[in-house]
Amino acid sequence: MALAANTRSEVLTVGPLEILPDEHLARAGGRALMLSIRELRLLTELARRADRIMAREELFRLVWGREMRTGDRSVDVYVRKLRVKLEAALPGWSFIHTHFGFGYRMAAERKQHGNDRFTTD
Amino acid sequence: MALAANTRSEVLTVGPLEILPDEHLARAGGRALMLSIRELRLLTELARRADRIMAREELFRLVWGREMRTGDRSVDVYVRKLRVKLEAALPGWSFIHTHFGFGYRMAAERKQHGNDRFTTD
DNA sequence: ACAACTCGTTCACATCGTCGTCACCGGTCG
DNA sequence: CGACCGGTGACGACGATGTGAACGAGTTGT
Repeated sequence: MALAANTRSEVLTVGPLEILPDEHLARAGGRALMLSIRELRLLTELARRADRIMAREELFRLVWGREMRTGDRSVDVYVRKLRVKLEAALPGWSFIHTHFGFGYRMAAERKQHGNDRFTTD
Repeated sequence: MALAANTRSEVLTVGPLEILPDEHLARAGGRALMLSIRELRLLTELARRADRIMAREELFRLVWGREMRTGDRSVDVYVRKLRVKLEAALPGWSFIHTHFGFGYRMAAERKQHGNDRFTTD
């Protein structure tokens, strides 16, 4: 595998989640997630800016490669698709957090702990 | 263990499946699988890169030794032939996983885990 | 040489996955 | 409370993949 050692093999880690954009693959606990192209790219862009709030428009630009039309709900829909698959793969964790009026933020957080409503690991 | 291409007695193991390219042989539970040349080579190339997604074009290049014409379905057809024989040899396991839009990924996975449509392993 | 067989390739059709969109519902904030 | 904003399930169109079968070339057995 004589790949250039520089930009290849990017690996993004968000808690127990592992994303390998160059492999078109995301893993959780050694298991590969079955994600579509859009889903993986959205997950990748979110993970690249973990802990930061990303506006829908910015996400759309990064993933779809064009400007988002006002009223387009694609990002919301794909966020949901990702949430469903991530929940199936890693029950008890949540990764994509809504910031009302602003957008989404990626961060690995455990669920059902009364004291973590205002903190992130 | 990354094996050099010319290593003698290369043995590939993917779960309960054992592949001996130099012997032109694949085994499952001590029993030899009846595979044709193409089938064995395809299985071998897939197994050499287990857990990684391989594009059809790459597989075709490795197995057929020439460039794949657009629209050529040979890889698909042989993936099916392998799946049928692997299923017959090892019921309850699946090895060749489709990644829509990208290609195939080799990994030993047990079936009938009830409800995990979103992960493999 | 002939028949029977295996293999590789290609085709046509069936089935499935993905994407974008919509409508409706529930939650959030002023 | 009322106006938005986000969550959610469903749908149709399209393209990708699954699948069975036909075909011809090559091989083996007689």
